[in-house]
Amino acid sequence: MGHRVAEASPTKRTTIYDLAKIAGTSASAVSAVLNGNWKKRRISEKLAERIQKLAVEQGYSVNMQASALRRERSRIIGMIVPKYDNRYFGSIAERFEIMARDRGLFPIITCTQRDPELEVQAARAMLSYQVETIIATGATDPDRISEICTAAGVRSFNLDLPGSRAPSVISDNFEGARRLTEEVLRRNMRRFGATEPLIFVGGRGSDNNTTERIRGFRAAHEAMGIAVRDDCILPCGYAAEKAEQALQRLYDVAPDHPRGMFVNSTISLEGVLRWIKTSQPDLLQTAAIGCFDWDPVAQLLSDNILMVRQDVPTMLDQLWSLVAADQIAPVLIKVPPISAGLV
Amino acid sequence: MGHRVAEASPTKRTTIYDLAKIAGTSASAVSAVLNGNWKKRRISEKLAERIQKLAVEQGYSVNMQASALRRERSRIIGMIVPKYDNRYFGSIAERFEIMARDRGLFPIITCTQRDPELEVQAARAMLSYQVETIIATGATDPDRISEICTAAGVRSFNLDLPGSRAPSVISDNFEGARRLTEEVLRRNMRRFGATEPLIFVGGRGSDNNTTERIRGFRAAHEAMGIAVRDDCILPCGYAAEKAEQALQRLYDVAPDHPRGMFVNSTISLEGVLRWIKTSQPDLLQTAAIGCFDWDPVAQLLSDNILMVRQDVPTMLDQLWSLVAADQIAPVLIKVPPISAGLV
DNA sequence: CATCAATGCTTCATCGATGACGCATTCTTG
DNA sequence: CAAGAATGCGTCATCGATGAAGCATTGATG
Repeated sequence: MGHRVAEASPTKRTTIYDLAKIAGTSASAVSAVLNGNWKKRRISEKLAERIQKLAVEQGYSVNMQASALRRERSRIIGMIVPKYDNRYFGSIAERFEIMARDRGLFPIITCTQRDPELEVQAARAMLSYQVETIIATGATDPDRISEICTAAGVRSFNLDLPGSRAPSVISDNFEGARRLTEEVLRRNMRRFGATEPLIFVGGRGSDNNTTERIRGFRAAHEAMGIAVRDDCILPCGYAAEKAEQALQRLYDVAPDHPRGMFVNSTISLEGVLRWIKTSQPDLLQTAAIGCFDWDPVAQLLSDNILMVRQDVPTMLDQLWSLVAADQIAPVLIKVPPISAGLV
Repeated sequence: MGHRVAEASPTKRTTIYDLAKIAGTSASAVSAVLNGNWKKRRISEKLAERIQKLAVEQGYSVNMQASALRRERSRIIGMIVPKYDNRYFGSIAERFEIMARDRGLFPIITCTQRDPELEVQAARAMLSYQVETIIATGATDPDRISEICTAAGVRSFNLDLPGSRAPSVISDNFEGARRLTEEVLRRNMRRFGATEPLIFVGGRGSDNNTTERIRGFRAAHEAMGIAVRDDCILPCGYAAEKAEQALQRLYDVAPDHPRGMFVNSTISLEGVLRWIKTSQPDLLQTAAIGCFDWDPVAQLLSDNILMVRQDVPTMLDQLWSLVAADQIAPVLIKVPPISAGLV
């Protein structure tokens, strides 16, 4: 029994064996008391109180590693996000953590820099630490992550970008983009008398969100009888510099390009605004820009920037309901974004 | 030995016992091979290769909970951050994760909403999961966290906001604020001919960063012979709305308030800009604003917004050198911020 | 060829927590 | 008052990984 000599080292953590020795009971009783199972285990209220008091005095806290090992249940839920450089993923992370804690889970979030290799590594690391669930947010290769999880017997879910091997919650990108495009085109027409198409900037041609948004972008143009200019569709990646360079390149080869734009994220918007500032400083006085993403400061920059805000609270509610329902089969839930800036 | 029957459940994880059985060796040998200790343990190259191949085939991955329990070493490093709603903490989190992984550690970051109670809860949760180190970033009550860690025999460090019970790495707030204030005052003088003092908005009067910045703010005024208006020092908290309300209140009681400002974070700047937009739309044409924080979009809003960028790479380098040196005694390292927007 | 060393692996206790099982007591009930 | 039920708690195997100690073999040495 005496697994431990009294006061071995001052930094040694207190265990249930220490408490048991002090209380003159068994580790089993201490365990039962401290994990709340003592009524079922028919431990007397007197002993329970004594042990609880002792635990507080001694600053005891469970070793979750040991507990998880024994219970085969870690209570850890992992989330993978691409970046922390924008409000969207930031609010997803913050809210996810709160919701996880409310549910008695321990959230661990990791940021994988939009790098598919890192995503895989991060997922493997999480699995090693025995996560029970992984949420892949905006993953470059969601199906790869699902596969790895499935092989380890761990549930996975996709958020923001859909996959085919796990349930997914995403924004309604087509409809959101269609309405945003329509609104921008309409404003450019009304306010500036322009009937040009828009430029599409940012995102990756390979990801579902971007292709859906381009589809919505095209649909809105078509509905208004405006021909899309294919050379003005620039899914150049998410980095700000990429957007800046893409616009510069477009300008070099086609100085007659349209002025209005559809920008695919705030981080791309950053590059777009930089390009505007250096190359077309008066652009925002003559054309509106739509952004499929939301940033409060960008919102203040000009009335001619229209922003669509993805509905993070609803998306996470939906996600958690899938988690709670232990949904395994791949479903696709589309959440309409909030058209905050739209009239 | 036979801890497990073959193929109990398809979701059951492969263990070293499974591999040992298949390979016809002992779990001990498997363990040694897979954790790289096999040379020391005099395992033949042949067996090692066979086991490694098998591990890959079977999709084996260590159970870090079990490993950590046995080794008494989790390789987990925890970080607590207040919010994910700004570039500063976002870049700290991103970079911290990368650096932790480079060092073979498993980073877990959690966001505590500037709530001291949540900070404590989060620290306790991390300790339960056996973190080896906790970095308290921008903590409301850093010493409380240090105490809890010390009691558990775990190292702690402070970042961004200093504490008295653990080593701290922070920005040189006094000097940074002094120079920013000086620059804003000078610009207001040169460009707008104004010799008014500035308004100080945002932050908490109770935190070290804010008091140091106010000290630098005062020092710069004094050096230029400008009297600070005490009613214009508004450490109203970090939330955007708080800044907006504080300015509104100031305007109500003192409509003669100065126009130039020192804003204590980008999130406060958001509120300031909102107030400007609704109440003083031409303010930025007649006064400059300094912001002790950096945001690329705000930077584009006006040339009259001067921003100081905290030097996250250097701060984290310093932090990791303390971690590597196993520094326990409280020291205070001040890193000069980068005056990006300053001329 | 006996002795000792080197090689290659297995055995087993352990990390801390958990809970099925079982053993004493005390309490009911006929 | 005996038999069974209820109460209260301890024993022990277990979760998966680890490494000190030990046990066979094979190789080297005089």
